[in-house]
Amino acid sequence: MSERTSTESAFAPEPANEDERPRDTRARIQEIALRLFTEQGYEATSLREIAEALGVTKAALYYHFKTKEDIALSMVADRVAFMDDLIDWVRSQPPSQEVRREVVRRYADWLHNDRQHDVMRFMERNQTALKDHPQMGQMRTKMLTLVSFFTDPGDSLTVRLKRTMALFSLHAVWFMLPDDQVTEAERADVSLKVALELIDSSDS
Amino acid sequence: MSERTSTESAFAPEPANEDERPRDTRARIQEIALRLFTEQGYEATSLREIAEALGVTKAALYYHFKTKEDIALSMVADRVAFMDDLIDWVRSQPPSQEVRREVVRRYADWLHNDRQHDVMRFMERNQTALKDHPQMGQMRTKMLTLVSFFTDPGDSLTVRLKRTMALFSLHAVWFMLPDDQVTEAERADVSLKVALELIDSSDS
DNA sequence: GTCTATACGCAGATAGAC
DNA sequence: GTCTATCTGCGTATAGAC
Repeated sequence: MSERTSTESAFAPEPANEDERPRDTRARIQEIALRLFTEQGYEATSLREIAEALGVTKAALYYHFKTKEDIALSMVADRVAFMDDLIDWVRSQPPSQEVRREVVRRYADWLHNDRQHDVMRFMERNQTALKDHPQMGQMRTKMLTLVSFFTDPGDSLTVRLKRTMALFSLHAVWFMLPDDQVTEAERADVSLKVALELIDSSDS
Repeated sequence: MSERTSTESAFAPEPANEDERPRDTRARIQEIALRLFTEQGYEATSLREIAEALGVTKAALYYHFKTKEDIALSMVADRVAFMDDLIDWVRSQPPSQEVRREVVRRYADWLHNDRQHDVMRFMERNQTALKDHPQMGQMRTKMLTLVSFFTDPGDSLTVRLKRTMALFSLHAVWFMLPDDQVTEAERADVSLKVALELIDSSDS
């Protein structure tokens, strides 16, 4: 699930790979749709635009996806599965501060992996548009469930907010630090550092 | 504060009957549109829906607003003006940590005031939909400008992220703490406390 | 200030040929 | 797997009566 599109394959015009010959149209649809949905919004992006950017007609899209919504949801699936797995893992562990730190690390690893932050941006920006669908609607709940493990019953509201912000800092780094001043590796680095500080924070 | 209609026209325009009979349809349109735009998204909300919720027809809306976009922008105006004012104020002050703290306080005050967080939610959720319009497009820039005052040239990336998160915590508190467990006053309180901690943070 | 009626276009989606 | 052609409906917006 990590190695999908190696970005450094820009030099190889030949498909030296094993299988993918037509470069999997389905994947290309997802790629283009993800970009357009994120840039313009889900509702504002028409199937015509996606088809034109891909160089095919609208009808062709319907061979690969049943509806427009399916295109969006196909990209959300991974994230839903990841959240469920992570929540299951936490539940299987004895509560401890180290488990919390490990949750932050796993969340950060997954987020920085591949291009998951692109999918995240898409989901953040289109939460209202897709909120009717069960898979999307439950994401907020899953997020709240996850952060609920970050605090103990007696913790103050201040601690709760700060520890909640731990996961948040992992997201914020992608749109609050200007793109041209910091590399992706630096983003991953600094956001994890701040997140771990926040998860370990207590009343001051 | 958010009283646009009464900028300085407090002189009774019509003596006999109070203008409050039709309850200012324009304001009611804004009120309903804000709710629907936030809940469903700007693109997903049609003028028909707004008109029906208001109990009038689509055509009636066009007497009060020239286009659908105008309805949205009419609600953004206040926030744009506030950000400009705040940036101007910072520029007029000699740089100091106390000025930074004051920025956080003013930002928080304004946000918790009235129903500005409703407008904020609307803007956050529809930034992509309205990003083409200059007023909306400049909001990200204004935000980055404001946080640029939070750090000194020599500050580490860690400090920059943490201080940036100060403003962020003021927003996050509204959707990351479940509604039924905390009052609005508590939200305002705790988020300001955390924000001030973050603005004062340094390398650890 | 609100209505009815209507123009006009583009949206999502399907059928069936190749 | 992709095409052309087409259906159906709803979107924004306008004209003009009351």
